[in-house]
Amino acid sequence: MSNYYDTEQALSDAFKALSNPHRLALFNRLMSCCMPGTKCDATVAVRFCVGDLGEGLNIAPSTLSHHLKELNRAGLVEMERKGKNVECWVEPEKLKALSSFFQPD
Amino acid sequence: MSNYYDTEQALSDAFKALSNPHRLALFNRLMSCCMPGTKCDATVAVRFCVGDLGEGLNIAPSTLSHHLKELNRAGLVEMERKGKNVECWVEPEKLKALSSFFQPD
DNA sequence: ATAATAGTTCGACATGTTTCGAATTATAGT
DNA sequence: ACTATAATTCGAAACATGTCGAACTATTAT
Repeated sequence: MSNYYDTEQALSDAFKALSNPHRLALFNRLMSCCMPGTKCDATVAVRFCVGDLGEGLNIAPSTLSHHLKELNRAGLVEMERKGKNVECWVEPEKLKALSSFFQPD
Repeated sequence: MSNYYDTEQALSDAFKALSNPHRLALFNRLMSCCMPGTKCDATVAVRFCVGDLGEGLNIAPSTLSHHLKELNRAGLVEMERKGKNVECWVEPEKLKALSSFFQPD
């Protein structure tokens, strides 16, 4: 029922994860699957593997891994091994939950 | 035009400000002026003075002052001296801007 | 089996953050 | 002028974070 981030601790953990410019860029890349200005209706989230997500960020693989782990621990990003790669995605309900913290539906 | 937080830097600064449990509590107190579950229509934001905002948080005045300053520097909270007190409030447009980062209107 | 590719874990170091108390400024009342 | 209340600034201590390279694990292909 989109009640993630219902405690203050869970919320501040989510914001902490987004407080780093590199992590925000990673999250943003996973989040923005639609054309700018349009409302995203995707029911299936876009997936990127770890390596592709870090493209252009100029950080070491170990640092990239660390950041994704933080986003995952904060409940913002899902991760799943797929062969040699690990795929990452954002559940649309999480976006809804965070959005409605600032403006209840 | 609700285009605050348009750069990644401004956004991550805002999230950093909300990443601390004490600051999130302060922001939340300023933010929630309406009954739970209802949509907030207030055109004039609620105001609290610094001291009242810190009530029940068990932090030193200097720490409280520091946190409010951070929220202000991140563009989340407005502050204005009013006699002996300093009043704090949240501009409703800021909430809208943050909300629409996660879910564009 | 060996090698190649994709990610993760670990330890270390530099940098930032949280917090406090003491000293300081701002304002209002006596 | 003096005092009381409200809030800020400063410096210091403890703790957390961001980053890297080296070593490691997982998976696939030869």
